[in-house]
Amino acid sequence: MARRVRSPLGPLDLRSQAILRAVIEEYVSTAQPVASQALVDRYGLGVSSATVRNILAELETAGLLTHPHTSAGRVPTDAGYRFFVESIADAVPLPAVEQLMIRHQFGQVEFASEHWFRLAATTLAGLTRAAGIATPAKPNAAHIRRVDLVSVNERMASLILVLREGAIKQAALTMDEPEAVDQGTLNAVAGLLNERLLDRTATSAEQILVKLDGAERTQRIAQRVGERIVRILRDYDAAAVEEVFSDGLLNVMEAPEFAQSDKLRQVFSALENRAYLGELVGSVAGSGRIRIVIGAENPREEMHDVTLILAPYGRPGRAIGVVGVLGPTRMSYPNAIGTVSFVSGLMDELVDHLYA
Amino acid sequence: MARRVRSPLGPLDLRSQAILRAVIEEYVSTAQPVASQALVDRYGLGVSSATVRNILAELETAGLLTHPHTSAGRVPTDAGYRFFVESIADAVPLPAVEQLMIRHQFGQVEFASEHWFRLAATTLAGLTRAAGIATPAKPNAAHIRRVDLVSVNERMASLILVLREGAIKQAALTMDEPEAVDQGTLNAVAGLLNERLLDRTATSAEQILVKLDGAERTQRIAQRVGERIVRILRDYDAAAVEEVFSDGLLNVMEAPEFAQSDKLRQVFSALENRAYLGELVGSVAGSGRIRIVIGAENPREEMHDVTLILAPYGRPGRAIGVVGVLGPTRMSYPNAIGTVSFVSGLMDELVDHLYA
DNA sequence: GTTAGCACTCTGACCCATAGAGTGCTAACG
DNA sequence: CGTTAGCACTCTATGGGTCAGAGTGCTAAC
Repeated sequence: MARRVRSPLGPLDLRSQAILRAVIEEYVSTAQPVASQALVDRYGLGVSSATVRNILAELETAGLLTHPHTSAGRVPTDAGYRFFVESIADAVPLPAVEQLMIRHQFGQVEFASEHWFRLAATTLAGLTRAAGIATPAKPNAAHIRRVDLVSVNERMASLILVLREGAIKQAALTMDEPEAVDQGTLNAVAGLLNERLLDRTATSAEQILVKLDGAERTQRIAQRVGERIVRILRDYDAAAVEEVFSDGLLNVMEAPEFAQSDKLRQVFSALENRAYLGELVGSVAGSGRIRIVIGAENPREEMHDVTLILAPYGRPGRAIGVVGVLGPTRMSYPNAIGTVSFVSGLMDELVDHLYA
Repeated sequence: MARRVRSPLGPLDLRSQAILRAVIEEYVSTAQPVASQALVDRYGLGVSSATVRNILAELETAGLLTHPHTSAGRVPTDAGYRFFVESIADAVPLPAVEQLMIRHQFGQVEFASEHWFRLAATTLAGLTRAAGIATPAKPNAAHIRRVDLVSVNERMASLILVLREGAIKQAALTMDEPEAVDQGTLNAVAGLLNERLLDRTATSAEQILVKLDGAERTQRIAQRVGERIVRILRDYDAAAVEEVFSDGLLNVMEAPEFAQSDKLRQVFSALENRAYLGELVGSVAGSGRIRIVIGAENPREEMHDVTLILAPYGRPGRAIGVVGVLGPTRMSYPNAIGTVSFVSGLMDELVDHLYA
C-alpha cells in the first residue's frame, strides 16, 4: 500500500514513476511493446497486472506512454523519455574499468587535439550502441604559435601557420616583388614574424603589423604575409564549426526500428547536412551544459526518430568543442548520458593541457 | 536480315549484343525486369517480341541474363554487366560542359593535395548516382620540404614536418638535454636540418645525418631530431593507404535494391572496414589501370550487390592515389567509367604540379 | 530465320477466417 | 478506496485460397 507521494518532478506518485521506468527499461532492451503481465513477471512489483494496467492507462493519459493499437503493450512517448531523463539527473557514472580503458586509449594517441576529437567519437560509438559525434575544439580566438615560409619558386611560396590550438593552416602565396624571393629572404621574413607575432590573435597581430620594422624589403614582405595571416585567422575564428566527425553509424543501422531503410535515410541526410549539425553544435557549445534532444523535440522532421545527446567541452573564452551521441530514441539514457559526460570531462582535461 | 557477325568479344552476334545492351540500359533506368515486348516497343529492333525472346533465351544460357522467375522479364547477371563493360572499352568521354565545371571547382579550392582528394570523391558522387571514393596521393618515398621546431617548455618541443607531397606531420619531442633548450637553440637546429635535409627521403636523410657537423650541442640535438624525422618518414612510407574518404553514400541508399536496409548494412560495414578498402586500393594503385569489380566478382560476400570502379592517379615512382565510385551493380557503366577516367586524369595533372 | 498464337507458370493483390495477445471494464473483495 | 479476478472486446499477424495479369516457352505456320 504505497502512499501517494508527490515527486518533485511532477504530479506522479513514486509507484507510477517506478512503472514508467520499468516500461522504458523493458522497451529499451526488447524493442517490443511492453505488456502489463510482463512488467509484473519481470520487475517484482508486488501488484497484479490489472493494477499495473490501471497505472499504465494513467501514464498514457499523462502523455508519457502510447499504444501502437488497442491490443498491444505500451511504448514510451518522447515525453515519457523526457520525464525519465529528468528523473535521473544524478547520472550514473561510467564504471571505473571503462574509464581507465578510455584514458589508456587517449594516452596512446599523439598529443594533438586533432586526433582527440576523432577518438572521442569512436570511443562514444563503441561504448553506447549509437553513433558518436565530435567536433574539434575551436578557439574563439586562435593564437599564432609558429609561422613558416617555404619557397616554391621565384614568385611563389607556401605559408604554414601553426596555431597554439593544434591546428595547422596552409596557404599558397604569390610574391608581388620585382626581384625573385629566395628561401633566405623568406627565412628572414619568417623570423621577424615569429618574433613579433608569437601568441598573438588576429586582432592583436593586426596592431603589431602596422608598427613593424626591419630591413626595408623584409619588412614589406612581412607586412603582406602578415596581412594574409590575419585574414586566415579571422576566417578560422569566424567559422562556426570547422568539422563534425561521426563514427559508428553502423550501430544505428542495426537498431530494428530502422529496418526499413527509409527512416535511416532521413537520419543520414540530416547528418550529412553539416550546416544543421553545426548550428546545433554551436548552440550546445554556448550553453555550457549537456543537452538532450529526444525525437520530436527536434525541430527537424528527419530527426524525429532519434535522440541526440551533446555535451560541450573545453574552456569558454579559450576553446570549445562538442562531443555526443546520436541513436534511436529507444536508447539506454543512463548509460549514454554517463558516457558522454565522462568523455566531455576527459576532453576538458586535454584542452587544459594545451593552455597549461 | 542481319548476317551473323562474330564480334571480337566473344561468340555473340551483333544483334544479340545490341539486345543485351538494350536490356542493361532498360534495367538500369527502371530497376525492373525487362520484358521482350518492352524492348521491341522502346528500342525499335525491327523484329517481333518472339524473336527477341529467342535471343533472350540464348543470352540466358550464355549466363549473361537471368530470370527472377518463369513469368518475369530478364535481368542482367554480373557476367552480363562484365560483357557489356568490356564491349565499351572505348569509354564515353565526359561532356565538355561538365569537364569545365569540374575544373572550375578544383580551381576554387586551395592548392593543397589534401583538399583535392576529398573534392574528387564529392565530385564523383555528384556526377554518378553512386558513392565517391578517394585516397590522398601517397608518395612511395616522401620528401622533406621543411622542418620546424617550436618550443613548448624547457624540456619539450613540437616538431612540424612539411612534405613536398603536401602532407604535414606533427610530433611532440622530449629533449634529453642537461640544460634547458630554448627557441633560439631550436632555430639553429631547424636551420641546420633544413639546410641539409631539403628534398631528402628517409633513406637519403639517414645517410646525411651520420656526417652532420656544426656546433656541438646543436649537432647533437639535430642528430636526435633527425632520427625522429627519419622514423616518421619511414612510418609514412610504409603505411599502405593513409585514409579512404567517401562521400555520397546517400546516393547508394536511395537505390531501390537497398530498400531493405540489410544489404545496405553489409555495404556500409565493408566500407567501414578500412583494411579491406586499403588492400583493394593498394592493388589498383599498383596496376596503373582502371579496375572494375562487379558484384560477385568481389571476393567479399558483403560486396556482392555493388560494383566498384577504381582508377589510380598520380605518377608511379612518385605519388599515387586512387579515385573511384561504389554503386549498385545496376549502375550506368558508361557514365561512371567516363567520369572516373576524367577525374583520375585531372588528378594526374594536379599531382604533376606538385613535382613541376 | 521469323512470327503469330496459345498454353503455361508464377507473382502479387485481395479476401477471409482464425489464433493469440493484451487491453479495458465491471463487479467483487479487503 | 485501492486492488484484483474475470471476461468481453479489439486488433494484429498468419495462412490459405482465389484471381487477374504479366511474361515466358513452345509449336506450327510462313
